[in-house]
Amino acid sequence: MNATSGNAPDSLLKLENFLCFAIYSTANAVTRAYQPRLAALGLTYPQYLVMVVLWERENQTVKSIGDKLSLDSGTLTPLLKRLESAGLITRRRDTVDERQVLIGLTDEGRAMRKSAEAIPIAIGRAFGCTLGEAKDLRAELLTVRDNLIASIDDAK
Amino acid sequence: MNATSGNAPDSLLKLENFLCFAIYSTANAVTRAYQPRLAALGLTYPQYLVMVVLWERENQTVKSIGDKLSLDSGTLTPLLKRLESAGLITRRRDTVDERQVLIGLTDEGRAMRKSAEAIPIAIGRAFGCTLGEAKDLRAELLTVRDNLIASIDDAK
DNA sequence: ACGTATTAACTTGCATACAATTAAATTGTG
DNA sequence: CACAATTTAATTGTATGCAAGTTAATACGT
Repeated sequence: MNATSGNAPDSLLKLENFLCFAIYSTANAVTRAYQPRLAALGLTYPQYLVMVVLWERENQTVKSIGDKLSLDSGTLTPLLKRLESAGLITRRRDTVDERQVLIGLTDEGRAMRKSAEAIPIAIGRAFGCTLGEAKDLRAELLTVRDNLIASIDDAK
Repeated sequence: MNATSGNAPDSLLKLENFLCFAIYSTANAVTRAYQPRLAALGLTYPQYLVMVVLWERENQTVKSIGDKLSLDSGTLTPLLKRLESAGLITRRRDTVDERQVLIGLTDEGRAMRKSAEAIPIAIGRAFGCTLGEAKDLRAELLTVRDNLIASIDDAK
């Protein structure tokens, strides 16, 4: 915090100063924190996110799910095939636009929502912050995320 | 934000309310934002983090690097072997305690630091926030992360 | 000293992420 | 209408993350 430290070029190359590392290691911790609770449902964390998206609205295209989660078909296609094998979702070509694949829920997938409702509460406790703090932090992160994405797009 | 919405059980299962998803998708965006700059050095983002740790201090054990990055040897061992193949680091058994493997830098790995110094500046711009905002956000994230890790440990 | 517990790194298996490419369907344009 | 450009998924290849199990070395308790 002194005036000179900001001038040292190597002070920027320190792990403890990296916002990116705070984001990276927190994201890894999130996945590990979810794992024991999601294992009871037989889901991984990204699979859980896809289910959340589908519980909000059924019959979305792979593209639509990918836009919401910022994931491409290279990640989603195999993940969705696994959810289909698990009997939670359905995949069918859109008859109107055959480029698209519509993802729906099976009865089992729809029913899982009930068991999943306890998870956000438990995870919220694990975060150890108030709802207000969580909301602020979420908003700040989404701003940073969208700035990053814009900078990637600018470079193209 | 009204009084009744908090009572609706499904309001907790919405992606747009998830702090965890903000963390998750921002972390993915961080990796994508770093990728073009790190590609010039032939590094991935986790490899870059390992190099940063080694630029701070040479000859650390795999365990020491793992503690700093919150990664285990299952992730680090193959990553370190790739850095070794790339000619950036050295791996040798500690003669005093043969369980440990000491990771050092080659001349090439040490020299790469110079080229890497421009990266935090460019990424800092891409985040689109002030140094002060970044610092606050980092601190809040690390608190959340440590809370999450503590809750995982408690469950054991 | 001796047997047990612990520790460090490695290995295996599985599931992401993502860049790059491909294939098929649709859109846009002259 | 013809045909190039675009869009959507799927595929391929590489590199993580991490749980679980293995191996070798060291620390510990009696």
